[in-house]
Amino acid sequence: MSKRLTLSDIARRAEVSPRTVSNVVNGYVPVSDKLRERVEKAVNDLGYSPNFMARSLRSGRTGLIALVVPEIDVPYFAELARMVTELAEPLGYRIMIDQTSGVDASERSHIARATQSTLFDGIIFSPLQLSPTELAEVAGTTPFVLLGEHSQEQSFDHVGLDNVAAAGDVVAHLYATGRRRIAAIGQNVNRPASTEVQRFDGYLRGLERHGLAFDPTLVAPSTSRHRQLGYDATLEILDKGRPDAIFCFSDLVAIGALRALASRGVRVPEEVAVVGWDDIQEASFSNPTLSTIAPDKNLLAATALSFLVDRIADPAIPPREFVVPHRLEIRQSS
Amino acid sequence: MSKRLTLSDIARRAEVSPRTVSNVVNGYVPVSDKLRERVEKAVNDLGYSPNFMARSLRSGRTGLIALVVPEIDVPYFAELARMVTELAEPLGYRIMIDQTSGVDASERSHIARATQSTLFDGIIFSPLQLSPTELAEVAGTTPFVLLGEHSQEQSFDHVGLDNVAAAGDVVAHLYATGRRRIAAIGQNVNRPASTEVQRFDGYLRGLERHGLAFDPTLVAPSTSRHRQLGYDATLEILDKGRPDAIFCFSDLVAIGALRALASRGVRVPEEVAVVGWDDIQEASFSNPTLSTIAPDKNLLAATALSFLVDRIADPAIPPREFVVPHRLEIRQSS
DNA sequence: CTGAAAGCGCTAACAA
DNA sequence: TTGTTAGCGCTTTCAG
Repeated sequence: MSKRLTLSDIARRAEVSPRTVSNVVNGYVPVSDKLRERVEKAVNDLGYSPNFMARSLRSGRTGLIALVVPEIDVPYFAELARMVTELAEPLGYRIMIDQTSGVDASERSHIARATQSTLFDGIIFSPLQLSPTELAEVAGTTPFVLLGEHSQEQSFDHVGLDNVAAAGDVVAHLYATGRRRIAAIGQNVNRPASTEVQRFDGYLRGLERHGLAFDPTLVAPSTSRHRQLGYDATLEILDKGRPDAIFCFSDLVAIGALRALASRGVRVPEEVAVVGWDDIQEASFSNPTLSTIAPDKNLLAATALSFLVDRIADPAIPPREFVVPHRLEIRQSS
Repeated sequence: MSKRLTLSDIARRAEVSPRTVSNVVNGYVPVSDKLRERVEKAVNDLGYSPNFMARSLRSGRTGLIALVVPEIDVPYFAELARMVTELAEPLGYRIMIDQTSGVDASERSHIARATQSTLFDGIIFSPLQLSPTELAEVAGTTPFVLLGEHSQEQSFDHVGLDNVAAAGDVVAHLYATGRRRIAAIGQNVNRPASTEVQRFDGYLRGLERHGLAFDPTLVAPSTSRHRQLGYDATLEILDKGRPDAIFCFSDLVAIGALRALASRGVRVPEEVAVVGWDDIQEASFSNPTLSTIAPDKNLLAATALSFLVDRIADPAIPPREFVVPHRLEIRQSS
């Protein structure tokens, strides 16, 4: 390959100034048709494309938004990524997905790097471990919005669900369909402000509202959001409690639960009902199909993006909070 | 936030030249301990982080590798992305995931942009529509490797499977377990060099090898790799053929097939066996669990990355080809 | 081992 | 409407 072409190569070829080439390429200022044509011809003839770095260094913007998620092979994040990417395109932004692997230190360093580097115009961050307070400590100057995690202190833009209410909806549904021993998988005692704690809170309040006693043998904590956790936890609960329903705080965990129940020959929903959370695509195709809390993921993505775009335009606006509606999608498993 | 700090701010503060700060930050040249300390102190005190654009513009490298995939919410790609990301970190590269949405025009423009922009040091590209020939037409100068797709002409680095052999393995397995009416879902007649066509070829050869007649009522084409396709195609085949096995060219399609069979009350594997392809995590947790062709995805990712790193170092080396081993993972569905 | 100075390719004041 | 020119912040010859 020969040397990279520059703006001035084009300018020379088209016999205009670099300024004019820049204007044509960016479509900024009205350029006379004659010159525009000459420039466009030169660009095509020579096969010129602008240098991203130089342009960004000079203009101070990149057109890039980072989506920082724990694990892209968790379908919930993958689906979100898909939506955000598609919504960003018409806004003139490209989405780059950045995986933290959900480990505390790694999440911290990823967000630090992303907010300090000048690579991104903005960031959409879905934290797993980091609390808003910890986040504030490491964050640089790049604007970002928080996804999912409930920010106690309203210091950042934030889009999430009403986790407590949604969990209550699940309990109400299970109660209404005759379930009295409702297990819950996914509590996370280590992170006070986490969505998991909120969901567990909603579960407890739901039990109370329906006069059901809390039974610790029906509860398993969350060490991950993966299928295997649901599988293991379900076997455990099956042995020590005697659930007639299992409420999982994520669909992936619920899928693991379905597998565990099948392996034990327990019929779903006849003997045990299962409800998940997230409404990932997989939930519509499992056997049996999975009842789940379905957040409006598209609205989630769109709102996060719109908050971010606004903040990029004016970093000084006060932080906003938006609670995305959800519905309980009832399928075969309950 | 105040103005961004620059190298020379640090230099002034530490009372050294910009050159020395650069050396310290990059750890290039041996710097005296005394100066290093002064510089590091200044960096920490002021909270300096280098400007990515300026650095990349000057040095000509970014440390960024793009992973260009059709749809990140297809688990196969998500799992691959996870692996590539983790393998790249120790090599000093960050992976940015770029989704094309698998549409022809979009795939073309994404790869054109990615290879022409100076943003990435290299690209790993998993094409869905683009043939190597078409690819050659739009590609810029950024080095890239191809994933999955079989490149007819050996003009690019390429890592893939032996699709024909693997498909043959599936047919052999089904035949050995007594299946005689083996359906296949996922053929793609529109793209001669696609993996789908290779798999179908392997299927045909497998039938022949075992003396089974080809029956067009047992075949459904691939318009996508999604679950819904598997669902629809299975119902269709169930109606017109009378399969005792369904071979799906992707796990996602197989998951859809399982759902369709369950909805019709067809028992798997007693009445109909199902085999998929990819060994995504979901395949270990479906009901029943799914038999599948399991490529060594980690080796796939590692080889692609290593090919790419070599090519970045020396763009002139001849293109290489690597065929990743696979195994047939037999689970409950067959 | 460190300093001075040039320049990566582009955009945007400022002029004309 | 177009040309001239000065940097964006960094790395890197070239001297010292």
